[in-house]
Amino acid sequence: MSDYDSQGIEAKWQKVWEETGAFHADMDPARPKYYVLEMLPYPSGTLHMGHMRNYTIGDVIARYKRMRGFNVLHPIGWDSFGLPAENAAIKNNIPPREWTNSNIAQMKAVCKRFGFSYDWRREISTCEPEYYRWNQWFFLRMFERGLAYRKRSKVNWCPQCQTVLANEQVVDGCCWRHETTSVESKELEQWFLKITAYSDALLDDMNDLVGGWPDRVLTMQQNWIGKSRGARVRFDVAQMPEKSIDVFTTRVDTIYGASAVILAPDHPLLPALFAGIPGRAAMEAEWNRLRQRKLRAAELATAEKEGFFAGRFAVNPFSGETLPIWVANFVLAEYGTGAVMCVPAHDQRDYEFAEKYGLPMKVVVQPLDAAPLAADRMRQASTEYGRLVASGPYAGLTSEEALAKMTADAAAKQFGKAETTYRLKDWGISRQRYWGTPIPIVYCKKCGAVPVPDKELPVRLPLSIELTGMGQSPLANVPEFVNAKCSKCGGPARRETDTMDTFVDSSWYFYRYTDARNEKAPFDSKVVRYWFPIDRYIGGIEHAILHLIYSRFFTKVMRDLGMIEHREPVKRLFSQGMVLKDSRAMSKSHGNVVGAIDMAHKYGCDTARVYTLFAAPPEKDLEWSEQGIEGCSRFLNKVYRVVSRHAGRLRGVRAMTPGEVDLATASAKEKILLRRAHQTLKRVTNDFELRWHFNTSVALIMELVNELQAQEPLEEGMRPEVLKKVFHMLALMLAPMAPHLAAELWEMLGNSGSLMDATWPAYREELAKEEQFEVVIQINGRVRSKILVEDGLGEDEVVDRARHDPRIAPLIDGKRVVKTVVVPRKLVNLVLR
RNA sequence: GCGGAAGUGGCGGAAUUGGCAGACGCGCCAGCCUUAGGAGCUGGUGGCCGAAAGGCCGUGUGGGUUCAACUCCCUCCUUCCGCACCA
Repeated sequence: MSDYDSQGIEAKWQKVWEETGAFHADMDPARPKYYVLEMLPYPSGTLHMGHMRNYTIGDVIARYKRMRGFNVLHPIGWDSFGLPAENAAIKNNIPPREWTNSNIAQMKAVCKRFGFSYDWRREISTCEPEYYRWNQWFFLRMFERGLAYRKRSKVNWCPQCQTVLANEQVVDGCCWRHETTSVESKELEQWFLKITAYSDALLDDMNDLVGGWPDRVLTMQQNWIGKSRGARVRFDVAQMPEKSIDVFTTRVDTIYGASAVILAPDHPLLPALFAGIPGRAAMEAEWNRLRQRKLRAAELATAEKEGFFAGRFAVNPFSGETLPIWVANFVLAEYGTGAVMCVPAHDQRDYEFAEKYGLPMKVVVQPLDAAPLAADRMRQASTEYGRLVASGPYAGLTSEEALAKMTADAAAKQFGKAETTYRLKDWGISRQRYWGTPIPIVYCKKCGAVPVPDKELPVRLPLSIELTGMGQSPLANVPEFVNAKCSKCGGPARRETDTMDTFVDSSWYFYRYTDARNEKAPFDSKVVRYWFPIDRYIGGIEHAILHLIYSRFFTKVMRDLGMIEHREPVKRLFSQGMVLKDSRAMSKSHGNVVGAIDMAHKYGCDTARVYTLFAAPPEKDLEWSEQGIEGCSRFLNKVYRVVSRHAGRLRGVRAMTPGEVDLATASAKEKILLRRAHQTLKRVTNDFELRWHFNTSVALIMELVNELQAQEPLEEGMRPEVLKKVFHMLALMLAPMAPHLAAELWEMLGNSGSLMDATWPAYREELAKEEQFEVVIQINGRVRSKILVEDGLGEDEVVDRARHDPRIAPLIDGKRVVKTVVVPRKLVNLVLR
């Protein structure tokens, strides 16, 4: 008997799978499909156990579903555009494509070393023109529909890098590479995708995702979209007949309590207001101070509210009251109208501001079922709905009634209207970067921004190029790229030199997997109809907003283009926990990375896989423990030893089918093992189908193996065909989690066919059933004794035995049992007074 | 501040529907085997009292519902994550 040689076994079966195309899946309308996907990885070059946990979870499900007869699509690819390739290129003087492809090759080798059951024929890499041409194609379709447009917009600019930063690259107001350099704001022409056209669809269709997506992801998306219903109300500026200020409010019912109108420091009307005002110079100094002061995000909410009187007045259109116009730092230019009405009694921010600057406070909404409010006794704003007072003709209405009536009246009198605002902004996709998808637009002096015709796609990214990391997009320095021809007038044109945000690449990649080599279209709708939606999408919570909202947006656009029929791409989203080392997420910068390939070499990939499954349920963070993985290594060794010890004897024997098992004639040992095997199978099946708690599945299989070991010598009192059946069940249950070892055991037991073709076994209830149950006897809810009871014994009989139990009888002697609770097969509780 | 998740032995975690808290694994202790063990096997391992039988306590805190609560309800505390002056 030889030892468990994980390296040899794993290499052997990986070769077999590769040669037989074991994981290839093609559309087959006759079979039910299952699409399981892990989020598109960025090819950074290294794979650590955090990545492997993600892929292992997906692989376990893919392999299990195959055993259940599903046609399983399980693809992988690379999110291969992006800034790190450019930075590496600058630092090491390697072309980005070379750097990227060598990383991909390394990572692919690690994935293969872990035996993940990917259909490699469908592999994609987003930096290849065969892929990114379809990014361009989608951009053009959106351009045609007005969903891609160009406008001037503020961008983040790092003066040290001399380049634009994505929002994600701004950390606490500073450049991610220069942590002490404040990011500046700069105006540039940018391309945007009109995701806001789908705000309501993105929000409403979330109803279909409830139950399938984690609540917190849905909540985060809902907050991100930030829909808010209210009213826009126009305040005229006193003595400036042609000027007015629009205010957005969700509480128009409190408008009689307004004591000022407050503008954001960047409000466009301010220069006009200041014109011709006495004391203007001092005011502008104050104004500049507020505008200059950049706050870090974390400070914003707690920062001291500051402002000043702008020297002008506005007229409350409901009351006719004249209100001072102020400017304050807490009003955001980007949200709503950039101006608010200040109602100190009914808004906490306004309360704080009014208190500091001595603005009057007026209660206009009284609570319905609490003591009436008095302005001079309030310590904070009251934001509850209630009944209106001191509100002219609206006094006496409830807030709900007033909201409707006042909004309608404002519309009728043409100084306001109902309005819904969103926090969601259009998606700026222009990046002044080289390593990304070229935006398929040329600029012609005569015709303006002109789309590149479909037949000229792809607009190829030039590959030999000098990168400095400074200034504008490096593409601007490549004349062969920049100089183009206008497709409208044929005249000379300048090509767009910005590239697309890489989130565009990952917004639709999972459609491409279904038809990855299609040269005529992004995909064939027929094929997508078969495979979609994704049944299980597995990834980290860090993508809860960006990727998962962008890809929902793309799906909706594709639906409007008539390419697909479904509304949502992902039926069920699973967000797995991180792998931690020393309580921190694994990362190069923390220096706490546990390399996947190192684990495969040291223990074998089956052990590494089993450990990541066993150490914690998949949705929880997992603290890496070298001792923990040792334990799993011991377990797989034990499995191998137990089976191989008997395999020779069992090779030629036919495994007994469950139907042939006759419990009446089975030996005690056979009964124990059959029962344990079927109980294990029942609970593992349940874990796989309903709970996804693979940690308990592993624990159950460990118990089965412990039982096998406890029954040694197994050949005594055990028919070989029964033992073989138990071993089969063991191998099949291990197959999704430790596939190489399982395949080896399967072969050792003399099976000629591949384990890949085996189906998940069915447990037999009558074999899983115990003949006896341990019943707990409680007195007043406290355990006092335990008895063994045969299955099928009547309730009265069980209670009778409980009362006569030698430990129980003296305790109830002479006492009155006022109540008896019986839970069949579990417990008897005798309640004494 | 708002929203979400979670608090169980020395550690990771289990308890599927309100029914024996601590499965399984790690670590630790003892023993067997061994020339040897960072191999393998067997047993023990929440705390307190007790020689033992057994008893009491115990799932972040305090209360409640129940024959019975890690589980349900209320209070408070702590940690992690997300959002962050969104009018």
